[in-house]
Amino acid sequence: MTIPIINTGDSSGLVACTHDYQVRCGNCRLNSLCLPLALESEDIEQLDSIIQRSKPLQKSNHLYREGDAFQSVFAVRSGTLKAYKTTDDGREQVTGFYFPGEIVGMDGISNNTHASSAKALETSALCEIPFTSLERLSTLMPSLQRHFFQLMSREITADQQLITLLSKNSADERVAALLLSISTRNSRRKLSATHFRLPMSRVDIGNYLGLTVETVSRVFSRMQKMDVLRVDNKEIEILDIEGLRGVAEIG
Amino acid sequence: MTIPIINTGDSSGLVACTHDYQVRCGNCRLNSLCLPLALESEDIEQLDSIIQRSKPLQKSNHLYREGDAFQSVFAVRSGTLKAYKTTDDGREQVTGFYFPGEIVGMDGISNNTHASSAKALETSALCEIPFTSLERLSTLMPSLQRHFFQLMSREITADQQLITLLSKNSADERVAALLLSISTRNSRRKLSATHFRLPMSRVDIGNYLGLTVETVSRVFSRMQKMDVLRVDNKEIEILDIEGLRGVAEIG
DNA sequence: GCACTACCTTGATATGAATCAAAGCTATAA
DNA sequence: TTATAGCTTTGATTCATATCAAGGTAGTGC
Repeated sequence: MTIPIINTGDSSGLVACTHDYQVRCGNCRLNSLCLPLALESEDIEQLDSIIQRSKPLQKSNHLYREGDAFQSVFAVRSGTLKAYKTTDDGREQVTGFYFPGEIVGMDGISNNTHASSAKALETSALCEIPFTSLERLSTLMPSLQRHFFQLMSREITADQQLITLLSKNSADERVAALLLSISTRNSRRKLSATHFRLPMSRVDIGNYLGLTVETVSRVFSRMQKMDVLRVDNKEIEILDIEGLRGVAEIG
Repeated sequence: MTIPIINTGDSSGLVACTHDYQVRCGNCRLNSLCLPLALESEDIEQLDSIIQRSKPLQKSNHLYREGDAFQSVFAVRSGTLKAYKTTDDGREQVTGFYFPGEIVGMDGISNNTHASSAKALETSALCEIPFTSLERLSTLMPSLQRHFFQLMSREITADQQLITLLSKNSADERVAALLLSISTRNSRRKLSATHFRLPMSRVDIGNYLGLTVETVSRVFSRMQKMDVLRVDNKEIEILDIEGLRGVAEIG
């Protein structure tokens, strides 16, 4: 199976394109973040064989919707997704952003139904991992089982971080924490920790952090005035990362 | 191994005590909520054999603390626990309450370190499930593996519910949602859905819901004035469950 | 039984973020 | 290029909840 040439915010230009052309877990540069971590190379090949790589998901298209039958979890190879739930009165709640190397869709396991929707914020390439195959393989490969348990547990701790943030922190602290989280995730992927483009809108940020757009915008302005950030629309430069940590009050 | 006679809010009197005296998964009345669900009876016995039942945990004692090495997850057999994290500036964030039949400690899997602390809100009996044994057994019993994946996924969706609640809902809505959640969990355990004793303090409720004690107290007073609740300290009677659902705005 | 402590309630005031309002900016399509 | 629709910023005002303050209540141990 071949993958059409794509060009996303994450994979810049031709090198990445040829790279994406015939991705396998064994040569994927994200494999230290994603599932294959800690697998032997023959095991990686087995995992590789169950993974389906389909054509890229275009911006603002859905990967799945709340209520859809759960079949697979997905590893993000490039691009960004947001996960969100729709409340009974029709409002949206963004529950997470997913960057390359991260796994989306694990909340569908409990009921065999996706508990949230997932939508591409930019053109994104994904590895689909059919869950029944993953389960089968996990019984054969204890280290895969363990790794998947760990990924789910990490999702739980990430959600608990967010709960604390929403429950205890001011608008400035919340925005600072999100920027630091993106910064950390970028450096794990060997990208700049201080200079990046936000893939999501201010509305999405506010929604995720329990704030209105106006408040998010004001926080950005304030931080810019404090010379902690340089903000040019979605382009962010962290000028003073220690200052930002100070604002976030997170060790 | 024998279990001392205990008397908790959940197990009322002698019947429960003799019942608890020699608990096995096969005869535990919570086994439809907990791990053994969907296991064959010989499989249940195997699971039973790895579970350790120690003496009850007294009120306000810790089951584990944030940072402790992760060894086991725990099923609550009676009593109630709260899980909480301590923020860098020393404040507490309650991340969940755990009732009989529920599993606590899954957030420790990702780092082999407990990401939160767990403390008994009243004397509680627990089943300790050593995680390496659970992993080993899971590779042999696909339905156990699946069930544990589902339990973890359920923890994720529960956290996402809370995120939405904190991010979008008013004080009244949050408190109403918590009461309805406790009510639902009670009826799963064949207890009254409308009349129960809250095991946690107002401080804990407020902390969990991102509110101050004073606000929680005011919400209770307000709901009492609206004849939705009868509140007598920790004793709660839901007088109008539809009204409460109306307040919660949850379908 | 009494004292102590922790917990809970209620009132008055302050404040951070929401809401309302309007204008500027960006990107996409014709 | 202009039109258009969505996104972002900034300002003025409002409001829900926090904070401050004080008194009441329940449970525990001596």
